[in-house]
Amino acid sequence: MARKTIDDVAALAGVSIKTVSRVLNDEPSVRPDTRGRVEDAMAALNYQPSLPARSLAGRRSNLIGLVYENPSANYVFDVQSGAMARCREGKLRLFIQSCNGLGDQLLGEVLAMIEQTHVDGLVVTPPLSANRALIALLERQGLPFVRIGPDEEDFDSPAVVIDDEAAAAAMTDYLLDLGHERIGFITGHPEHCASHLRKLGYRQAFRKRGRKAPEDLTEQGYNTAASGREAALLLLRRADRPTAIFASNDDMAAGVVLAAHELGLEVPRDLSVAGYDDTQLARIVWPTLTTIHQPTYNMSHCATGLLIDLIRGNDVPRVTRLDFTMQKRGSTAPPL
Amino acid sequence: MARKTIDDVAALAGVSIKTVSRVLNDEPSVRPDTRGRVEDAMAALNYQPSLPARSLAGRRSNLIGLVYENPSANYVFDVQSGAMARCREGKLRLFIQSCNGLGDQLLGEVLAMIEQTHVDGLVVTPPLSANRALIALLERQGLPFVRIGPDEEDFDSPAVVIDDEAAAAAMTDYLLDLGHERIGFITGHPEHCASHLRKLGYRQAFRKRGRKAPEDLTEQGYNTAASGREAALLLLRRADRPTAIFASNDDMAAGVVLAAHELGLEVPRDLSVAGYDDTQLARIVWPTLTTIHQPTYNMSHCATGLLIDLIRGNDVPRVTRLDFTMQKRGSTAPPL
DNA sequence: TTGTACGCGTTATCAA
DNA sequence: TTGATAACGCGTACAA
Repeated sequence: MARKTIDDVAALAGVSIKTVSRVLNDEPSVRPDTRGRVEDAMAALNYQPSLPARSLAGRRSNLIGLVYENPSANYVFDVQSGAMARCREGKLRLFIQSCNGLGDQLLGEVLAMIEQTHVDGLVVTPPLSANRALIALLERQGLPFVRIGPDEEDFDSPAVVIDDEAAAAAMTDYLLDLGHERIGFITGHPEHCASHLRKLGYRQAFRKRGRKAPEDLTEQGYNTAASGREAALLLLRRADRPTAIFASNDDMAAGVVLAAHELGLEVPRDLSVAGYDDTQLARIVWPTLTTIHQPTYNMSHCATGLLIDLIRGNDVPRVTRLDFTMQKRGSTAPPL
Repeated sequence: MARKTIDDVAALAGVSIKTVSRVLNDEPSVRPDTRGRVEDAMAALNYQPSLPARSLAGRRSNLIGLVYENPSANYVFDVQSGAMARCREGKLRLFIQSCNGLGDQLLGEVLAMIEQTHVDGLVVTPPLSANRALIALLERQGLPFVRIGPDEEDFDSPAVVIDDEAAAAAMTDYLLDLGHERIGFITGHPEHCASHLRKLGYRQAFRKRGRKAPEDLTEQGYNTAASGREAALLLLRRADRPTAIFASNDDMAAGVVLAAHELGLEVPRDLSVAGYDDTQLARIVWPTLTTIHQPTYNMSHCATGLLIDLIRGNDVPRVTRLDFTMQKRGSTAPPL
């Protein structure tokens, strides 16, 4: 069961290995019938080109890297799925790397991965996509990369985003339209790039109506259900507790629902809860969560596509903005 | 910013590339001071060995593959984390591949991945670990692999499991001890290897008490929250509805809670709900789920460790059984 | 204990 | 449009 090589294919097709290589790489200058013979031979032998050999010899590895550092299983899963699907379409492989560590250790880890694996480019997900040191490093390396969801657009590298500020404003608008005034807000992880923008959107919705957001009803969360619960307990134990809470992601929103139940409050009768992201979770908890649908899969699919373009030397737009949508579900209602 | 090679290190350390190679591969026959000089040189140059070059030249790629085909984000996340952590400890890289497709297409995909990437071995997760065609194929290939959680032990390849039957029996016992008699059961995905064993455990608990499980209270689920909800609706709309439902995983259990709410039943007052797996979800939904803690991370970590041993030519046990634990939480109580 | 020479399977260069 | 041959960076076999 020895590995089939390009030589086997060349011999069977009656051409040189270089011609096989040309077919493999979709180079134009091959006569159609030659190409056909080669393709037949590849199929007959079930030939699989060696990725290591290709990366060693060529200047491309046909490998794309995906780096993340994210505690949300649902988010990571969606991002991976989108990137994998796009790689499959482009006949590339995806190398997935979870990153730990702080500061230089993180940078070293990413750099080591790049050098060891020879990836042709990188898809960088939040919160890494907002890590200035990392982005600066990657730009210095000259390795193509595309960022998903960064808030800062002060780098030259392309990014795929949604308008987090507008989305958060839309959700706040919705709550205001329902008649809520005391709307609490739970901020996302301070290092997570979108957190700041979502807070701005919340404020903006009030301002547009000539009102001021009740800043004292904001608590810090860290994107986990546990942190959402803690934050909600602080808000809900106040005498003047909010009638609605807008959490910056679904996990935290689920934590808010938990806290409400613990305090004997019924959602949405006594408290409306809104989330953000529309992960699997939003349809699993009771009541199902009103949330912002962030097209995570599509963003990742799109970012990977842009990266492939970039690697092939094509120009790509610096910012690609995908649409969000409001998902109105069971966790929101007018106040009593 | 040209890539540093083994030659650069050799030159700086004043040795031959072969000696550098020896240090890289932890070969014993290197004098300590020589080794030190080489290590210093590697550090000074921040040398990163090329994975492709190593796999091409040697008979090992230092790459391990992880294959899955699983709709549960939480499960996949845990499995990936465990495998990655173990790879990091062993200074190996992990190549993650999500598989689609049926029958031969699936086999072809896995085979292509193996041949293209040159992985040294494979960690195979459920439900692939119970796919007889795939396992047979891998054994024929002679590629080392370790399976996670298969129910059938009729292959020679090593597996890491928990005693699903005993765990399901323990959970059923707990419900019986609470005083429940009409305990519904939602079966897991028929292709998922553990589903059968969990059902057996449920039956066994009744039998141990000289009773018979109420077989008419069993519905088929497919491991998703939606399927759990559907199954629960069927059970709960009966005149003689169960007072407790044991779902074969947490996602389905969350679906049961959803269905209960829809029908105006309160959990656990009107209905006890038990899950299985103890994913993040179990602590996020309200009420928090009583469930079986399946050490997914540890199982994956362990399986990856066994695989590394296997690759290095060491013997490993054919079956490694890890402990489960009961997590008693808010979703279960005595019947009214 | 260390080093030399070769080959792994592919792409790049240049010639035909 | 095609082919011969030299890389790519490292491990292996064997020699010193």
